[in-house]
Amino acid sequence: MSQKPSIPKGTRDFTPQEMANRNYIFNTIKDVFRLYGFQQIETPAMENLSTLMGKYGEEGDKLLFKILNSGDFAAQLTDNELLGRNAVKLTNRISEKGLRYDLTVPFARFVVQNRDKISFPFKRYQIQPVWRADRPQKGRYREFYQCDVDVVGSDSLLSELELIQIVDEVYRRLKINVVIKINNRKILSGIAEIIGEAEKITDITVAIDKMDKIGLEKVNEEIASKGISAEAIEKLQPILKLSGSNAEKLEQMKTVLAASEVGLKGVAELETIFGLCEAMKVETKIELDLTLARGLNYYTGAIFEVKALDVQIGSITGGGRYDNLTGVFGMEGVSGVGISFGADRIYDVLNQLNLYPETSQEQTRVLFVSFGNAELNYCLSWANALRQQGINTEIYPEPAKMKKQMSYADNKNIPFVAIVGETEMQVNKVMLKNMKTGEQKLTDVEEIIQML
RNA sequence: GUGGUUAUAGCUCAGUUGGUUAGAGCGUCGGAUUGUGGUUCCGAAGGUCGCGGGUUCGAGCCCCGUUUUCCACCCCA
Repeated sequence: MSQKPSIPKGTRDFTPQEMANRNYIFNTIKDVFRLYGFQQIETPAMENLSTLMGKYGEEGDKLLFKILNSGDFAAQLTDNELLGRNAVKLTNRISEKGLRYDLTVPFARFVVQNRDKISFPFKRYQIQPVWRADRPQKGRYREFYQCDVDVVGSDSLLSELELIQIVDEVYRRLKINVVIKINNRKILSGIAEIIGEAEKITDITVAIDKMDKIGLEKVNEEIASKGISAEAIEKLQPILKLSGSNAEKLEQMKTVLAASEVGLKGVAELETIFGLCEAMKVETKIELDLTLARGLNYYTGAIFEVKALDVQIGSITGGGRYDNLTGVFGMEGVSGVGISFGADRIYDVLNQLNLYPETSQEQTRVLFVSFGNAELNYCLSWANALRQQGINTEIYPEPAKMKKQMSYADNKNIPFVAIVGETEMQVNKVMLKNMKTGEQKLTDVEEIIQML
């Protein structure tokens, strides 16, 4: 016949069944966001490249999907530019838009651009797809949804608390066992300061972030390969090997960081947050993890990451405090804190554990089936009456064979079928059949409405 | 971007050292059953073996390229 159609690498279609499951996730998350007074915004799928470029590091720039300029983009190019084969320069000349890479940077742009319409602190949530041109693998897609919640315009640690409470509530509702890992960028800065490698902070954090995966020795190797002195690495060891309860860890950190003002501030912040969580009886386990660094270098305070305990997959939620995100867009001094739920990974987790409530599949409550065109017409007003009562109702649109119509109901998991033939029409009733039990009885409109 | 892996019917997969006309289950459609689905029985349709090139008398099978799948690294939700 024809060649098979396909979709781009790392993207997916979602069937009605899958969408029912996904909406269960989105709705759960949304409900909790609203419960805390967050308001929804949306931003365009595409942003100007000038907004996106340079915000995610060199790696991020490579992973941006760029959109070719419309029209004859080649007309203005000089032969030199073409023959130079410089991908970066050429890109700048033929592309000025890109698909968003996350929701945080577009949000920062949004805040700066709409500051006249916003009152601070601004609590927003945003649930939209983002795109990354990296290679797909387990739990990693090129198009995926993020569910962001952020508070900007306040540096109160109560915001951190709220976000933790939201995480706690969302995963309780979804019935996923998780652990919240928490750290503080100020502590990491303090550490770099103490060991005398303040400017290598990024390299150090990227390396110790891998502690879980590659172990202490390899982390040390990687740090050494970045040109950090053996002496500094030696000083780092007690920190990497830190153990005990959260409180014990913090006590130890106080002595280690005694000479670092920033470091101590980070410790104090975490103490406050732990105290608040305890007072508010947050049930989810919260674990201080000094190896938690996270790649994004715009975090300045608390850093969060949530991992599922029963499924091996990357983090399913992450975020942190950023003091000056809007600064790059010319609006200084706005502090924000936010987290992002990775809907697609949550979806994978729920699929693996099969944790969907049964009702999420069922959509249509009753299907009208009929034997002829006269019966079909007769159904129309019945269906209307049911719909007015809020009952999801369908009419099989043609008088096909009974078997065909009944199978349709069966396949769609429709619990009730209203059968209409001549005899039913004569007495102004329908034969209502319960598809689970097989029972059926002659009923009129009022009766159906009551039964359903 | 690096390394490995995968691709056969709508879906899940068989297919012998390279040998005639590529199979099964599920699904779809039709029938057994002209007013009754989910069970059962019978039958049918459905394939450029991802795509392009090469080796060979002969390729689903071997070789090269390319795309795709999945996995690891980098990075990340």
